[in-house]
Amino acid sequence: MSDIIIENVKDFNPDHIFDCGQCFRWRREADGSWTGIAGKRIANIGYVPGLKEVHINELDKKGSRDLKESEEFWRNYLDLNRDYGKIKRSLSKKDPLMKEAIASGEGIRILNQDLWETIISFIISQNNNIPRIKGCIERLSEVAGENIPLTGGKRAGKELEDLGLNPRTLPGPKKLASMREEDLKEVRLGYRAKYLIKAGEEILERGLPNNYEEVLALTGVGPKVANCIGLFGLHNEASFPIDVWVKRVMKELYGFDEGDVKGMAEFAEKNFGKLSGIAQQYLFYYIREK
DNA sequence: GTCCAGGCCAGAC
DNA sequence: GTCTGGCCTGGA
Repeated sequence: MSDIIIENVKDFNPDHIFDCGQCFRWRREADGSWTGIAGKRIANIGYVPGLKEVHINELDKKGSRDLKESEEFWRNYLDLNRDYGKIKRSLSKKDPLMKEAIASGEGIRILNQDLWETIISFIISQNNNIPRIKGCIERLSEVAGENIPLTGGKRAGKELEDLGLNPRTLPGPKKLASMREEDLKEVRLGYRAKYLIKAGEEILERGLPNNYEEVLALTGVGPKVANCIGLFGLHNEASFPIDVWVKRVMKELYGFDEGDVKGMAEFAEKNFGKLSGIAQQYLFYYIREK
């Protein structure tokens, strides 16, 4: 039985949401639900298509729970207040190819993730593959993060054990800035370790970035990562991250040369405009699924 | 062994 | 401004 049930939710599919490349701390359960960590919160989230219900179980809230507060958080995190039907209609209207891409990932939603966590996650993602990114992030939480207190005592603890989930936060900027590359050795970040430490230092000094230029100014952040942070951390839906998969899909669907990043960016701006980032998610999911 | 994975930096032109 | 080589790591 779930703690929270949100009714009448359309355009929602956990497989699409948690497997479209925007997050790295969620894992799929045998029953099709997903369990993951966001900040200091741990939850299991499932969807019942027939009833159009989102089921949410926040593990660390058991015993002393404030369900209303919890629901508010997850409703925002899952971007349930946005009308994706409208977005999809708008994107597919003048583009039959996009319509096909949307059909493959019709239940995608852009999560409202914490900016700092998005920054370190996508610095780690560069020149890297998803399983290893996930491993690095989990090891980073073990080495530099903190335990997430579980108010539910045994019950929550037992459930976590069953899930094989390690309830740890990611380190904040202050913590990272205080570390040396050597301290992060076990995390096996490779050359990205110094970027993370530097990002911590730069953000302590200048505060969190507010726009693309400020994100790009961080050490170890180039155009691709900056666009990911813009889209997933700053919620700027005009961002259009171009990675190897997007290059592939842009070649296959629209005939671009894989090296023509500039052309792709211009195309996205012209055709998808303020919805470029959401279009990118459908394209990414479509090509990955093929 | 080689190649590649959701790139970026530094240095050369 | 644009292009190239090198880079940590792990799995195919």
